[in-house]
Amino acid sequence: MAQGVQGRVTLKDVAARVGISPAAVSMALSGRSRISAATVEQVKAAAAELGYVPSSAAKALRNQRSGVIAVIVPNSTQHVFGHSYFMQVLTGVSSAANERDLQVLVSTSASEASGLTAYERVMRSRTADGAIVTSSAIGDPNIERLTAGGLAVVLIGNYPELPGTTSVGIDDVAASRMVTEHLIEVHGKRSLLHVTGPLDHQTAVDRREGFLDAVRAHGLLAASDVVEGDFSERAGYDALDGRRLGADGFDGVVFANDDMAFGGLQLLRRTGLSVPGDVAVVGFDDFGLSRITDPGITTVHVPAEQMARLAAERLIPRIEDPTAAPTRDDLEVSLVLRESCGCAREDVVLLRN
Amino acid sequence: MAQGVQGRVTLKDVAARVGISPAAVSMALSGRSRISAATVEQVKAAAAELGYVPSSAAKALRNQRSGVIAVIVPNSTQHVFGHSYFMQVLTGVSSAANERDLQVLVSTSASEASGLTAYERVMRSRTADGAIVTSSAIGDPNIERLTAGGLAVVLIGNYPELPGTTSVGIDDVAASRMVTEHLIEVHGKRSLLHVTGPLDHQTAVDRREGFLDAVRAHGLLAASDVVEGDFSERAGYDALDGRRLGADGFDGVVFANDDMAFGGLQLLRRTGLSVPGDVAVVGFDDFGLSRITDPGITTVHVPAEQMARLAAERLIPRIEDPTAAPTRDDLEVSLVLRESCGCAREDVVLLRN
DNA sequence: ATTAACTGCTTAATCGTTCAAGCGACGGGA
DNA sequence: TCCCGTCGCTTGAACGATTAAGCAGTTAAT
Repeated sequence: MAQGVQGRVTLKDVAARVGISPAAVSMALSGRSRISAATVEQVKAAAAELGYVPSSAAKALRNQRSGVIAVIVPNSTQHVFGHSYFMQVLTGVSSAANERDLQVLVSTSASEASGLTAYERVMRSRTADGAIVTSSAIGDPNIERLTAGGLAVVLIGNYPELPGTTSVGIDDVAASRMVTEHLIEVHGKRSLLHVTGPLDHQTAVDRREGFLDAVRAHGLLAASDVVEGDFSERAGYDALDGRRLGADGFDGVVFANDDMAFGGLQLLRRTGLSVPGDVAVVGFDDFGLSRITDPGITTVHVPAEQMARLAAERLIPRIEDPTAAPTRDDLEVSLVLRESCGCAREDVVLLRN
Repeated sequence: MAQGVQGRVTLKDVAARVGISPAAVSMALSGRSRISAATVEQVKAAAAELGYVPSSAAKALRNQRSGVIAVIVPNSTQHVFGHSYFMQVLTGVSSAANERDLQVLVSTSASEASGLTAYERVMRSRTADGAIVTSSAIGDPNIERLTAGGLAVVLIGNYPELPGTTSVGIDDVAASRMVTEHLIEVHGKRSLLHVTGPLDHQTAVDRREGFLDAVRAHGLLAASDVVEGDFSERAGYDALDGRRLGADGFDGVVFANDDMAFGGLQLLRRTGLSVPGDVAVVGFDDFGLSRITDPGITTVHVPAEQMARLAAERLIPRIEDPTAAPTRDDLEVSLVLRESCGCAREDVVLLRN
């Protein structure tokens, strides 16, 4: 097998080898037409021998389908969401794509050169047949432009303002309520602080709402407070800096993600407060960090990889028919109990391997 | 701008709008031919108005160049190297690619279906013009098949057995010697254990060699030992399990990466040994984890993102001429001092933001 | 005045694949 | 014997872009 350095092997070469027309070779390989079994055999042998691999460009041009799906990360979120999240998304999309012989393109949408965003170019040039868009801000006009153009797009996250789009996510409100209630009901916390994400992201809004639901339901609204963060470690640190914490202040902090919780943990350690003794802490996401810290952070496990895989599975039929009725999937989350809330440390469990 | 749901806008449409031939439109947009300034203006206006974006498939077919570079992760390493490493690679490659209007394809090379690996298909089908291959095992035949086929490939890592290939990496031997000597010279450790990575990876072999160089140079070979790991957290844990550690055993452990060091830290904590008091620990990589743990792990910072960026920059000219003389780049590493070796904790520095 | 050179476009070929339509040859039915 | 159907392939067009070659028309040079 294998061809030398220079010429690519095309259908023509295989055809010449067998002594038939290129079209016949195409038919023999696709099996979509009436070709004798003997010829099919010969063609397959010749193709293998010459190392024939069809040109993806020619295929794409002819079929009007590239076999590529794009994973789009709006630049605004490049550092907002951590590396782990994105890797999980990539892993999920890749595994679904591989099963269907699709390639995965990563578009980090850098500059908005020439009026079109990088990912609008990717779509309109048909470099990709469809796209999975992660975590863009509320009201990002680019998403609507993509879907309005009839392109196959699936969003990861919640986009209540875009009812016509297909998306996959979790119920952030319920999850945030759940973790907040854990602090209240199981650990008896009475004065809670919530550190939000950037409030131009629906995720941050929803997690705040879940927090407020919980404190209201338990009559703790007056003793609680909310401060805006941006999902960064520093924001978590700064949010607690200078606050009354512990016995005569907040006895529990609900962070909208684990990065901020880790930042908060650092401030608490520096000020000499014990976690969970003086202040209980919970986070959100469970993308890796929360298991590593000391104490480990009690958090809500967000199944990012599964979300991404499902997003890819929802996307693929939409490539055939982008006008199909939109769907919405909510995945289950789970509470992961570690030490930062006051739950006992389970025996060390190695999760990685 | 923008076109409706259905038809893509092609050169023909722009041509019809302006009243000239498609060829003239192509020339006007590329600026590579003699076209009057007035016509160029009209063409640009029409193209913008219609929302014309050239078909990447047609372009690729005609130019014999797809404008895509592939980042290849051999499946054997999917879980060996952590998520962070791969993300840094992706970020580095993407930023270099974006500057040149290239797209980035991620190939995780799942199954070896039909005799060709997934990434050999990607290359031979010209889905990608070139590839960046990360961390494959020693003697992986696929790499040689790719480069021998005259395809543009740049490797990240060290491949002494493949002298004809272009690669970007670090000097693992020197780096490992450096961190080992830190334990010996600065902290006075006298009995060292080294936990290697999988020895079918050159990185693991080189780091072991650097360790051995250092202990030999200081006459500590007899008091030292080497045990094979696989870069996983569990391997680090298991490597220390049941060993004589502390006063009457090893007083320092050099792990070939941070994940294993973290595993080791967990065993040490469980056995009640203090780090660095009883046993000093160092790791390797600094991909994120080592900053989070408690104590923080003293480690060698590997500039993964820079390596990847440079790899992309080396790759791009090779796409034009894959037979160009191969190059080798070694990037600088640095020692990152944290607490696990016995160095004082610097004031908390928030590195993320 | 004649030729040469240049300008600004058009024509046509090409990249490699797919697929509808066509076309001999052969077999079966009437 | 004639006709029709089927088989197994070939022909040719198309996907959308690029580019070499060509060709009127104008300008410059001799």
